[in-house]
Amino acid sequence: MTTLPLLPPAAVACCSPVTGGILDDSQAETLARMFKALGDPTRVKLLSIIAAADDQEACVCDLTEPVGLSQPTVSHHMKLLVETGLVAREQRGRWAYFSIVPGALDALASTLASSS
Amino acid sequence: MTTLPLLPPAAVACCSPVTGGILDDSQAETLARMFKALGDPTRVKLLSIIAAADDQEACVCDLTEPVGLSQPTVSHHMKLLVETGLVAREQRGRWAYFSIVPGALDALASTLASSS
DNA sequence: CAATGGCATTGACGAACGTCGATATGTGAC
DNA sequence: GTCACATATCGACGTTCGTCAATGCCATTG
Repeated sequence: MTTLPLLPPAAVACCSPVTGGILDDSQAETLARMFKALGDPTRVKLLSIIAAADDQEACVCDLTEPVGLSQPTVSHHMKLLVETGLVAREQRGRWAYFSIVPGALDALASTLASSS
Repeated sequence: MTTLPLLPPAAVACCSPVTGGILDDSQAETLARMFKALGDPTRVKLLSIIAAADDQEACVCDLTEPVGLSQPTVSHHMKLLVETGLVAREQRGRWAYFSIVPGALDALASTLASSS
């Protein structure tokens, strides 16, 4: 079995490549929606914090202090990242743990690749 | 006249990788600024049109009709793409030719790569 | 049960964005 | 120089965005 063990969600085919022909409105909108999620310094930093965490996950309480914003604001950003499929949310007890969806960023990166 | 003397800057090392440790405010802002430029469906489509052109370049007159927007609006978007370093502008006669900066998208893609 | 703590939602505000029409700038043709 | 054309800039408009304080919801603890 040569198939990958897990993570089929956004990993393989998330969007059409930017440089692979003229995109129609739907494709352009889908891609732009993903990039827009990364178009805010706070969200970029949140992603980097989660990625740098020991177990690759973090709760809101771990995120508010590093970014210096209120809890509702951080919660708002995380919701947006979850909705775009870049981040996964898992409730464990009273805490909500956020983690970067495996392959999601790579899938986005592949839409920017020129050839290889 | 394009005010850009040369442009190797964004090609090689444009930004710090998202998943390569906690980004500071400056790094996050730089990255977000690039992604924000791709965070609009019109600009994504403009890029795809330029990339799909025969000689990898296009003037505003080639772009207004495909995106269905006014000339000032297209000009505005192109200015933004040029300012972020994703697109180069070259004036030839009465026309301004826009082309995707070689390596710019790849540099951005590399900031999203996890490892493999 | 009530109390506590973590997070989401709401409503509001100013700032930034996308779009347009009108106009300015600049280039080549006559 | 004058005209026509391609593009950029300006000013204005409605919409979206990022942020916060206040509040609500849910799970755990006593």
